[in-house]
Amino acid sequence: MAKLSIKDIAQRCNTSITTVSFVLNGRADEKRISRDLKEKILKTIEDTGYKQNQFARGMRTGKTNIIGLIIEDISNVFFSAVARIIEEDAYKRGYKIIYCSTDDNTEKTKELIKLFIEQNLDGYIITPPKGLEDEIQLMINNKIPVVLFDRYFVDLETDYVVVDNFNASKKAVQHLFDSGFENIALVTTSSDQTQMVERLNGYEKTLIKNGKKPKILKIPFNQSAEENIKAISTYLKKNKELDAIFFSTNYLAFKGLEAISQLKLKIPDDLAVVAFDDQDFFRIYNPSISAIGQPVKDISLKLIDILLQKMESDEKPIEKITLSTNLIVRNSSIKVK
Amino acid sequence: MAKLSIKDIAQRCNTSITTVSFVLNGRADEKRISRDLKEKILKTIEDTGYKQNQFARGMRTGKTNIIGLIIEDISNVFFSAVARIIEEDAYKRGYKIIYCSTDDNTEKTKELIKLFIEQNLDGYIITPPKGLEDEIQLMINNKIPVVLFDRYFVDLETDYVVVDNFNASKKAVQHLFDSGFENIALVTTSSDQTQMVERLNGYEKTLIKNGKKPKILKIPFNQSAEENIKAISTYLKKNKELDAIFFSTNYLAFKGLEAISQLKLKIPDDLAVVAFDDQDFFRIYNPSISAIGQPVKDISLKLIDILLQKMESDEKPIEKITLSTNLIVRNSSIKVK
DNA sequence: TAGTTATACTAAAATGATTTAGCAACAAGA
DNA sequence: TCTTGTTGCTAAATCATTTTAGTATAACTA
Repeated sequence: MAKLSIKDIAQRCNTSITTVSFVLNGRADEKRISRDLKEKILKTIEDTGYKQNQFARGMRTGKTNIIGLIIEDISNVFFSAVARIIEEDAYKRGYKIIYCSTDDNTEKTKELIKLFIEQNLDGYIITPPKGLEDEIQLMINNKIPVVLFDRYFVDLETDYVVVDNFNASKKAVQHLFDSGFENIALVTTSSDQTQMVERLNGYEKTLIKNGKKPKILKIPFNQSAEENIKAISTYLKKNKELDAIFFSTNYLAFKGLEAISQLKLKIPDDLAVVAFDDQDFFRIYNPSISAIGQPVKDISLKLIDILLQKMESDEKPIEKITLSTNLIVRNSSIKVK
Repeated sequence: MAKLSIKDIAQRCNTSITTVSFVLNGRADEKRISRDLKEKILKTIEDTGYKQNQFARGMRTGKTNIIGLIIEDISNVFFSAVARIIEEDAYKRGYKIIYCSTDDNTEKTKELIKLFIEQNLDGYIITPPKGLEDEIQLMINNKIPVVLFDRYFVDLETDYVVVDNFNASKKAVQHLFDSGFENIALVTTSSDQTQMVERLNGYEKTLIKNGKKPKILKIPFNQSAEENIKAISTYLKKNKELDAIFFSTNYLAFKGLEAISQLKLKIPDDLAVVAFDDQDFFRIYNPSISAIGQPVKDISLKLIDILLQKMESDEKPIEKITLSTNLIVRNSSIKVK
């Protein structure tokens, strides 16, 4: 079964390539192709199983029907959950997804974006690491549709979908105060990306408002898992007065739970815990862990929606979307008398 | 900055398109292009930032430099871990990855494969749901490089990478017997795919060898999370004599832990537990959960390796690779006196 | 009846690469 | 001097589409 081309279809129907092309692209009525001929062409396509050659098509139209998903780490539950929903929705609308993980590494991401752009993808969903302002701006200048998520650049006019990290953090910390905990530390990354800065600010503001001095442990990004645990463990040993910890990411909460477990501290009696990014694990863990749930589904659908709109019209006004989060209170942050 | 074509490069170098193309494809020496001209062309490409148009290239060569990754569920930790490693390695070797999740749904997967094939990808890595024999065979007949993983079809001559599910299962169950547990049940899916059948067989054989009657709970694939938990919970209540459970997948172990926790049973005193597919969660959970670890890295690298070899030569002999697993014994399966 | 308009189609250019087949110039050998 | 071989390059065909700028015929209008 040799590969069929539009030419073969045209021959079988005693018509021209042009006419077949019009029918193929749904322009039969607009181009006044008779109903009979249109039906005949459609039937021949059906019977022969002819498929358009995507290379030739792309060459003329410049379209690939592929979206680039450039995220921090596909193996992180939060991102893979987003990837799953985006994928589902994209396929329904006729798009495929190429993904890559950045590790939040600036140089690596620049390389990846260059690679993707060579491939002429139709649009991009990106969680940018720091220092990517120029690349993003360049894409915008070249009218390449881009939507950022999870974080954004303050002085860049881009579409983005993020959550209200500041208030999420505030809510979580205030909840700890309301539950009777008084010495609340923050464990976060040493990143200065918007999402992290906002989580930190929310924490600081709430501590000051409650008349307390912020206590912050910043974990560098390039440390190994063991070093993470060690750092948290050392910090806990040095600051015995702490009775609660707020973790700013799910993976730090993981490390923290390991450290707490190693130190044989009881949650919440010795130390209360709240984490950012909810997941099954926190519900099942014993005690169950309170967490801030991001609206993964809404984030994902918004992302695709904005991106597809942008791909259809580059006049679309810029949308900056901030979604609210959901504090899920579980046993790890409720005082037991 | 208008798009540059190979023609522009040729003009700037006072040479022909052909010559530039030869240099571009590393055939300069073979085609006896003089060192001077080659250098000049290379420099011009460098200076102008010219990039080959992938559509035009693909049109002639039929190559996309894209691999299709068709897996059960990108949001499942096992698969996203594999996706992560495959991605890393593929990019290093100049390939990009398009992914999609099948949900192990036969019809959906057929659709997806059709879609992918239209896109002319260079090769495929697939975890096939049942009933996909014909599609896979068709791909092989059409000389499309395919490697299966996680499961395979017994009567299909395909390359695949799987783990030794039978012996993994045997090891896990025998370990429970050796630790002094006597009434061991299996909780598995009602799937008849190779990996599940082998896990079940390993369990059954080991029970019979130890003079016990197998006790198996099969959970249908289309049930909701709540129904899963309910089913396990009901089963446990009905079979009070059980003192250990072996879960055949990570997600069933999750549901099981929830059920066990709801029934206020103590692990391992009331019920010992071993799960398939290790993950961070099991190490951190209290008590830590014994699990069978799949060699995720080896699986992923083998997959890419075989696929790329197949893409280079369709004469490559078929490789059927079975990797061994690693039983990680933790507190959930050790008797406390 | 001549001119206009609508209908139903099509020839050919263009997209940007790869590759086959072959040419011109010169050197070496007979 | 003629033949053969080597070096260094190139013209043109080809890949499968989309789209522009038409054409031919029929129908309608003044």
